Amino acid sequence: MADGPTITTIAERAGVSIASVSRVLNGLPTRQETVRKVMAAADELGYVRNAVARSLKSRRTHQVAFAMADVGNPAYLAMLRQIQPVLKAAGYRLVLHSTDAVAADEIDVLHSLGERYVDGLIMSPLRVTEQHLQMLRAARAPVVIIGSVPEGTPVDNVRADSRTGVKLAVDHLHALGRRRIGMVNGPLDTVPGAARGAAYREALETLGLPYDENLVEIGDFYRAEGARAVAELLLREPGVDALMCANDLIALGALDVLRAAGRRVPEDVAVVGMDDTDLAAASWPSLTSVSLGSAERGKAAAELLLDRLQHGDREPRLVTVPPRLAVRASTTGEEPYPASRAAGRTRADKREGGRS
Amino acid sequence: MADGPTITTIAERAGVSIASVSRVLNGLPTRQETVRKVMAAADELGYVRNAVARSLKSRRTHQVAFAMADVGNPAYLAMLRQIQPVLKAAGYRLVLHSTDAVAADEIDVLHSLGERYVDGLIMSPLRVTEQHLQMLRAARAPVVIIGSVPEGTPVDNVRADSRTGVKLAVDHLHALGRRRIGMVNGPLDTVPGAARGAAYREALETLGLPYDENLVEIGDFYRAEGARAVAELLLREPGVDALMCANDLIALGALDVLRAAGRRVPEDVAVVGMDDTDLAAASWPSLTSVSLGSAERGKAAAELLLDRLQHGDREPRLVTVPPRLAVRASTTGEEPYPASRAAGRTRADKREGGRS
DNA sequence: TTGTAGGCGTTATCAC
DNA sequence: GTGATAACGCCTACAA
Repeated sequence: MADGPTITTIAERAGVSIASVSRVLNGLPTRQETVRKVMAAADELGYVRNAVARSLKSRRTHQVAFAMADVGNPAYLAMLRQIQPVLKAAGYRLVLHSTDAVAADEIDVLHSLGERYVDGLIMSPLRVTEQHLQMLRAARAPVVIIGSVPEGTPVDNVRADSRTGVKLAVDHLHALGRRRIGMVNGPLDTVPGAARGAAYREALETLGLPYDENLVEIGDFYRAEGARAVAELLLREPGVDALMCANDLIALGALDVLRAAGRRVPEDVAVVGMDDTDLAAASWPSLTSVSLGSAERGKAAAELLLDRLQHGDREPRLVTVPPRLAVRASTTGEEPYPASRAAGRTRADKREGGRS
Repeated sequence: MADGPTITTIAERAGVSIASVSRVLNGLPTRQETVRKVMAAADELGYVRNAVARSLKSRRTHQVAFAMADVGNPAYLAMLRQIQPVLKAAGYRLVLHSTDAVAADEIDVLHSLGERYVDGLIMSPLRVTEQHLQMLRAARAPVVIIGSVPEGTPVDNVRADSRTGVKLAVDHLHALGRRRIGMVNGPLDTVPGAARGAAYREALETLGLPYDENLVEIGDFYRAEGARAVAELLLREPGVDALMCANDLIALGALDVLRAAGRRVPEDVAVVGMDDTDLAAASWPSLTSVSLGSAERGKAAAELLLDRLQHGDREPRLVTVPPRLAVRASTTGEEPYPASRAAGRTRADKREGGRS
C-alpha cells in the first residue's frame, strides 16, 4: 500500500517531461521512441491514473448518483438493476444514496450536488415538496426525477402511470366476470395511495359499476396490514369476488386471510397485486400483478441523464412508462410452474439465480 | 447551473484572503469579525465545498466501493442493506460495482483501486483465483473480502459457514422424525455447491443415517431446475420424506412439484431452503430456510473496513458469521400468517414495505 | 490573527 | 515533438 507512482515518477524514470508522459497516456501524437520509454516506465511502476486529480482538472467525475428511499424496496431495486449497466457501459460509476424516506435527506443529496463529486443525479423522491423544487431549480448538476414534477421544472422526468395500471387490473377482473371488486389500499395521504384509490373509483365508473364504500378498506403497504384489512372487508362484505390490492405485499396478506377463511383463489375471490415484484411469482397461487415498469423507468432515467451529460442544455424531457398487467394464477387459476418449465426460465428465475 | 463559487470568490467578496476563508470554513481559530464576513459571503453565494479538490489535497475521498456479482441477487442485496447505513453514518458514500459474475470484472475493480477514487473496498467475489490474490496483495487501498481467502492474504475476511448451516437443517429434519432426507443441489463445481453437498453427507453421517446416492439430485440454482430435479428424485425415490435444497429458489421449485404431485408439505415431505431470502416468507407454505447471515456479513464487512480506515495497519482479521435456521411452515406446518399478526410486523414485512 | 505561497496529480497552453 | 508552466480548488506551513 505504498504511495502510488505519479506522472512525475514516470517522467523521471523515462527521462522525459511530465507533459510528454501525459501526452502518451492520453494518446496524443508523440514520437514513437518517447511512447516506448513512457509506456515501459509506466508498466514497471504499475502506474494507474489518479481519478481525483483528473476530475479536478477536467471537471468531470464520471460518477452518477442514484438516490432512492430504501435499498430494500423491490421497486427501487428493479430500477437500480437497469440503471447500473447503462451507466457502466458509458463509463460511469454509480454512487448509491438511501434516503430512508426522509425528505431532509433528499434535500441533502440535492444540496451535496454542489460538492461536485458526481456529474449528475437520478432521484426518486417520495414526494416533491416546494423545497425540492427550489433545490432542483438551483441544482448544480443535471438531475433526472423518477416521479412527477411540475411542468417548467428544469429537470428530466420519468413517470409511471398508476392510473392506467389500476384500470388494466380492474378491467381484467371485470372481463373475468367479477362484479364485486374490492380495493385494499394504503394510506390516502401518500402519493401512490391517493392515486390508486382515485384510479380504482374511476375504473369502476368507466365500466358502469357502482362505487361502494363498503368494498374499500384502507391499511398500510405491509403484508400484516393487508391481512388485517382484508379480514375486515370479508366480514363486512362476504360477497366480494375480487380484490384489487395497492401493492404486492398487501396482496400476499390477502392470500393469507382468504386461505385461512377457506375461500378459494381465484374461484371464490380473485386477487391482483401491484408492482409486480419477485414475490408475485414466488407466492402460491402466483400473483397477478400490475407492473408499473420500475425497470423501464430506471433505464429511461439513466439514458436521459447520459444524454443530458453529453448535450448540455437541451429542453427537459418527460418520459411516461406504460403499465403492464402480469397475469398469473391468482386471477386465472393457471399456474406457470412446473408445467411451463419447458419454455425456459422465467424472468424472476434468472434474476434470483446465482451461486449465493 | 453556472459555475459555483470557490473560496477565491468568497475571499474577494469578504475582502479577506483565501487562507482566512479556508480557516473559517474548517472552524480554525479566527477573529470573530472575519468569521462573520466570510460566513455572510459564503451564504450569499451559496457556497458548497468542492469534494474533488478536497480529496486531492487530503488524499481521502470519503467513498467506499462495494463490488458484488449481481445487484439482483437477494443475498448481496441483504449485504448492501447493512453496508449502506454503516457507511453513511460514518460519513462515507457508497460506490456500487456489479461484476456480473465475471472474474475479469472483479480484477478490474481491484485494479481501479489504484485510481484512488475510493478509500477502501468491500468485495464478494464468486471465487478467489490466484490472480485475485496477486491483486489483493498489491492493492492500493484496504480491502475486505466477503468469502474465503487463504491465510496470510493481507485483507480482512468475513465468512459464512454453510457447513454448519446444512447441519442445522438436516438435524432439524431428523428431529422431526424424517429419515429419508434427500438433497437437491446446484452444480458441484461451484463453491457453494461443493460445500453444501459435502456438508449434507457429513451431517447424515453424524446422525448415523446412511448416505444414499439415489436421494441426491443435481440441478442448478434456479426454480425451474429445482423443479426438474425434484421431479426426477420423486420418480426414483418415492419414499423420500424430506428435501434439503441448496437455495430458496430450488426449494420453491420443489414446492411446485410436490404440490402438482399431490404430496402434502410438510406432512408427506418436509422442505428446507437456503439463504433465507424474502421469497421464503412469501411462499406458501412458507419456507423453512437456513440463513447464512448475509446481512450480518455485510455489516461485519463494513465495520471492519471502517476500523481499518482509521487504524491504518493492524493485523488482518477474520470474522465468521454463524448460520441460523429460520423455521417456517414447510417443515412444521405452522403458518405465521395471519395468526401471529398480533405479534407485530415480521422482519421481511418491514423490509419489503414502503410506498412504492 | 492574517496573508503569501507551495503543493496535491493532471491536463493544456504556450514557446522552443 | 517536447518541455516549462499555469491552472483546477483546496489546505497548510511559514512568515508577517
